[in-house]
Amino acid sequence: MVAKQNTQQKILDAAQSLFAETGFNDTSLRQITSVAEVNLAAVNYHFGSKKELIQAVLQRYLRVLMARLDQEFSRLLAVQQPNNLTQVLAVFVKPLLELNSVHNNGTRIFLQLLGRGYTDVQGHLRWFINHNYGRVLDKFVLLVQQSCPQLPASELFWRLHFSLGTVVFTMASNEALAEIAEADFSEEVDIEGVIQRLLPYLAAGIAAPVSTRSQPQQQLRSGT
Amino acid sequence: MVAKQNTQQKILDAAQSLFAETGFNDTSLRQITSVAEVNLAAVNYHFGSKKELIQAVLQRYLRVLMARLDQEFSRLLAVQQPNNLTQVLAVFVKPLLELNSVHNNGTRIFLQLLGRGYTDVQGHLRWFINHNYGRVLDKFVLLVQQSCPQLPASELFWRLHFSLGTVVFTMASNEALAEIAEADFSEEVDIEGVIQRLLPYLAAGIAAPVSTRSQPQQQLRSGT
DNA sequence: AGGTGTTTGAAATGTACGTTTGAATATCCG
DNA sequence: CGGATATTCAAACGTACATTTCAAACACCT
Repeated sequence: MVAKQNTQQKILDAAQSLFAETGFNDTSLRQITSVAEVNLAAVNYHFGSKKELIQAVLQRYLRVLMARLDQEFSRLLAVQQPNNLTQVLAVFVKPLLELNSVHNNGTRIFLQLLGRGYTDVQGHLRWFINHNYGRVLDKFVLLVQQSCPQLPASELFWRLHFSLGTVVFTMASNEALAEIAEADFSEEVDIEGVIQRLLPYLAAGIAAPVSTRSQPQQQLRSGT
Repeated sequence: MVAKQNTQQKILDAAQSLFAETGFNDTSLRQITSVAEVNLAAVNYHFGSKKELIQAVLQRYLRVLMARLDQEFSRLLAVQQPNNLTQVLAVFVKPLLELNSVHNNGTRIFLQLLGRGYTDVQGHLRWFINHNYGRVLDKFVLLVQQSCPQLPASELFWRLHFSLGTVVFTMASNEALAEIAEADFSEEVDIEGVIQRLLPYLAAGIAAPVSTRSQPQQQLRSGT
């Protein structure tokens, strides 16, 4: 069955889990090639460098995800009247869960990797994602903008990044959180359940009323 | 004036900025001692190890912050009727901004460090914080519980961790976000502004209506 | 001033890392 | 089959890291 597996795939499979759990910089090629049961030099032979391996690991998911998201976004944009924010956010659910067909636990792994990409110092990853898929993400921003016309662009910018943080951190700590939740509330936790819990939180946060006072009531400064 | 500065303080000052910007694991003692203009061996002499230096850097802020938070929480708990959620969250603002008197940009540095503590793999830091200050944080959870009596305990658990993720991720990416915001919206971004933008987002997310449907309408599984 | 304990300094230790090399092996195709 | 190409392998390279060592410099005190 699984007799002969491609070396490149063995590397990608080993790397994605290690990267997701330990971060990019704290995962060594020696760990990866050891888990993958391939020679140390194989990474540089097949991918060129560690940096390019990181991109390849993410690309496996991004290609699938972004194509699906692009479809969904275009579909919603074609509708004449603006869409409900909850509907717009819900569009992520199916494409994300379909990543489970790329690999076991693909959804969780991808979201963890995304988190690592933003918190580890990986400038090349931010550039890589924005350069390749910025066009798709712009559609999403446009959709949210249409469903929240009262939100200033700068406020929207911040809230979308707050939301990215919410998702990414939650997924990064998923294991620990799930354990606690199961122990304290005896509820079983899967990735889909977490996503369903996230949606109302995110929708409410993004659409929160804009504070009328742009300056806080009391300032507190050091020095001067 | 600043003629003779304590070696320990020179190390702490240099370390906190480098840790905040580059993360704990990606900052070397050589960088720190070079910026601090002290000998490489000084870190191990004064702090024992890099791990203990990390804790010392955080401790400088945690000691001050947690004492102040404890006061505020106790004060709110003493009030008979439950407090408004926004009020409870707003309690963080002043103690956080007072960290600017611990050091220049203390608030920003501390929050970035906190973010690093949760995203870098620093198990000892999670333990360190919980062990030393878990009692204070429990008061906060109680306050939120009182102000959102309609929220089931499990839902509250998830939403508080969502919120932690929002804050921590935002602070970890603070620099990059601030740059973009300044470029795209030509608005100056300081840490207080970010905190003031966070509050309504967090309050709305935590208090979001609880979805009546506990099971999502469509499932999607890989394999079976 | 002189002796004691604390702090600094330059150098070395051992380990781990990403990457490169060149020979050995496997795979492919006429 | 046989020669060319693609892949694997063990070993080494150069670099960077945290930590240790021990002698020199310093600070403090009677």
